[in-house]
Amino acid sequence: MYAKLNIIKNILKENDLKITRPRIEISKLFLTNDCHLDAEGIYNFVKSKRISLPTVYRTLDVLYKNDIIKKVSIDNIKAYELNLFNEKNYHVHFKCKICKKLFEYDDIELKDNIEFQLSFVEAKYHAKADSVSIIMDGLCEDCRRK
Amino acid sequence: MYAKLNIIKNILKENDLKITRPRIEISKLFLTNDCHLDAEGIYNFVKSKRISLPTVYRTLDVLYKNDIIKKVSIDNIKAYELNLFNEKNYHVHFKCKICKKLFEYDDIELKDNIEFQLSFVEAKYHAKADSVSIIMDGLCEDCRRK
DNA sequence: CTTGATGCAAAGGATTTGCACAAAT
DNA sequence: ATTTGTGCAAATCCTTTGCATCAAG
Repeated sequence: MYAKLNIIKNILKENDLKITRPRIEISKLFLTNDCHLDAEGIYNFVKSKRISLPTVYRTLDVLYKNDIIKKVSIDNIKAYELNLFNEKNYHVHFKCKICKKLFEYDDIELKDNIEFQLSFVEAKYHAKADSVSIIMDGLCEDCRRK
Repeated sequence: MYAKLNIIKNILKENDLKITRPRIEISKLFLTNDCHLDAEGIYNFVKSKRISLPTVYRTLDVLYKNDIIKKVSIDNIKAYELNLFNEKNYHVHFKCKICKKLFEYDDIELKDNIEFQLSFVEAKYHAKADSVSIIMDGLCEDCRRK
């Protein structure tokens, strides 16, 4: 984890950004929780460490602009997740219509299929993508049973 | 278009919702513009017809809860698009990092591949999806050339 | 020491709500 | 006639900004 944190510190340095307590704390949060986090959730984790909500937003913006984290937005959920070190540059999210839970489905087989898809779409539209999110809406296993 | 509008009216009736001018006007907007629309954009279309912004939001909510439209949210873009009558229950959006434009890529080949993918994921996670959005982030054709 | 980042309070923008009135069934 | 929806204004929520202070390089 500290090796990864050092890489983040280097990215900040290279971009003339200072290594500050809020930036370290929030980066550590993303490194230890491999899932989507929103501004308020992050604030709940760090407010005890004298980090304000505006700073959370400003830090998220810095990390986002430096490709350390990426935005995930589904319906009215606005969250961020780690982008750097994420070998899979794709994410599959499933939003349940009933319980409103957001699941993350990641696996190798899917990844391969999606990469193939990606290259096809890129060629066709002459665009270049560096991340793909697949968002499915429907009923999750539990809600189907009820 | 009026046949489709009647179907929407029937859905509203079946759910004890009244057929009102704002609901008709906003439904017509989705039927005539097969693309993503946001609350403010819709309001610009209908404000001349004495329809207020809160009513736009309330109407979008009614149409959404009755599966007539679906939400599309990418980064800070929050939009809606027609869900009913949409044979393709999938959408491929491409968000350009530079110009921030949102493109829509739809074609039959993609659809087939994605449907295959879908059935695979559903089986694996015992979930049932009724719509899929694929969101790609990267550089669009124009911005790659610059 | 210089520059950039932070906390606080306040502003801003988007969305929602209370309430009296209007429209639909 | 009754119920539901609407417009208006105001409230709320989330996010951003101004500014004086503080910390990093």
